[in-house]
Amino acid sequence: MRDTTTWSVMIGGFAKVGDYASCYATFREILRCGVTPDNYTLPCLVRICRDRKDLRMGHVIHCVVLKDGLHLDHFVCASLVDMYTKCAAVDDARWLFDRMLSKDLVTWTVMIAAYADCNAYESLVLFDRMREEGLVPDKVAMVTVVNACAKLGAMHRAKFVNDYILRNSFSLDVILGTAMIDMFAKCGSVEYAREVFDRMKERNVITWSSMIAAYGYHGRGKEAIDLFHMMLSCGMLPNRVTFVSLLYACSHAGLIEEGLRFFDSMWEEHAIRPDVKHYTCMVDLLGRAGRLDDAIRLIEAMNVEKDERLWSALLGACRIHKNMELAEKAADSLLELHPQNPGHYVLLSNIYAKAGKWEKVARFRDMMTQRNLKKVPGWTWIEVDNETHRFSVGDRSHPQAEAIYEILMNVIKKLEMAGYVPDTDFVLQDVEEEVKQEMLYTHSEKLAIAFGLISIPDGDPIRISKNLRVCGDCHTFSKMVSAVMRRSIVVRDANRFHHFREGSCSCGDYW
DNA sequence: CTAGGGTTAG
Repeated sequence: MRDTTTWSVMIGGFAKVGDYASCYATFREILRCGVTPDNYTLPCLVRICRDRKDLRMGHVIHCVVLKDGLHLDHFVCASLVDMYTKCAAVDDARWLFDRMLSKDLVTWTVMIAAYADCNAYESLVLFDRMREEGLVPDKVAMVTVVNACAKLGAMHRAKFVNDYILRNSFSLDVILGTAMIDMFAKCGSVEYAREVFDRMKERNVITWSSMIAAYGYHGRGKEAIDLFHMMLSCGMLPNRVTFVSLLYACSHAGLIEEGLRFFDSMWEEHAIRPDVKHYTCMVDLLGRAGRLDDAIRLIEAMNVEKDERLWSALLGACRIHKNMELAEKAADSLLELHPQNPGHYVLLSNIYAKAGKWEKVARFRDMMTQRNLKKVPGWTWIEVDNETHRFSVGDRSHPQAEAIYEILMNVIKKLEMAGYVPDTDFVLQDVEEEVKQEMLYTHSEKLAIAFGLISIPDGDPIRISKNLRVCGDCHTFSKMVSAVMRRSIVVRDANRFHHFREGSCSCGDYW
């Protein structure tokens, strides 16, 4: 008769050499023999389920745990919570988490990290609750919270977390520092991000890549390139992510020749083969510049598997340059690959609407209805006095709705006198022109900006975030507000940042 | 004898 320790050592040994099949087989044998697996064996198995995303086996183990009263053990439960979160079963993780009698720091951290990916507000709520319950966060917990702030783009929380880190003298190690660079950049301040970067004593390739990426999505291509050269002169080797960030920076800043040179240098000087992400950046770079023929030639010549986002990049370029013929080619590939993504239909309808082809717009709308696809609703949020306010189109649920609409209508009047003409092509619904205009006037971006105008002190930038790409009319509107109202506006959209100042945008209308 | 952390393409 073998005891639990013997089994445990065996499973641990198989896990160490990566022989997962034997781990599972041994586990089944344990159950057959009626032996209760111990608190060392179970986390070991659960971690295997996590790494292999094997939710089914994870459930089986969870049942064993419940049956044998092992749910009182920290290590077992923490590993299960972790396994569920990494298998995208956050609700299951939370269910178990809520039933744990005493949760240690690691368990809290796992749960906070889980929400950073799907509901970052909840992760900040949990962070507060954890501290209320007397737990003192360590460095790993701080990295997790920093990451949650980055995902959320919540600048006031970012500053609070930064203060907390300084107050408690956490040393800025390479991981914490890199996470903070990312946090500040994604909260809208590439300057704060750079300050952290400059303060760090140790930087690795991820640190450099994060900072280069930050310059890229803030539209500061030149700084991204400068930093890349600095990286090379420090003897740091770039990797494929560095190049994605660098090429992205070039494309979003319209640095065509530089981008082409870096793309060629990948293989020639750094022995890194471009993958589909690098090609996507190049299609975007060439496409935006109007070199659609070069873009499609590059696509046809590449011998890397083509994916959804590659074709999207081409389609986006067709939209900018109103190339209907190529748009249809891109659309065919796209709808063939991913007929279930409503975003593609919306982009296509936008393209056809812009070209005045209303019968095509109607056809795509019908296709969406038939396939039961709904446009993802747009949301814009803004932080005021440590609170987040969220708006949707035509939203009147805000307590200050009346004041918001009043200022918005006044601003629109002022802008119209300065030459603003609403572009109703961005309204896809088949409604009267007048209704279209009303919908456009109350887009979530505009409501949030109007609220910012009445609640954010003069001189401070109005920072808003949107879940989708900023709409073209709202982009024009924001530029004009920045000039006419003399307010700078920072918009984080689904792809990048726009800094509006004195009538122009950092993206150079190149987005 | 165990555990939790950072970058990237539309």
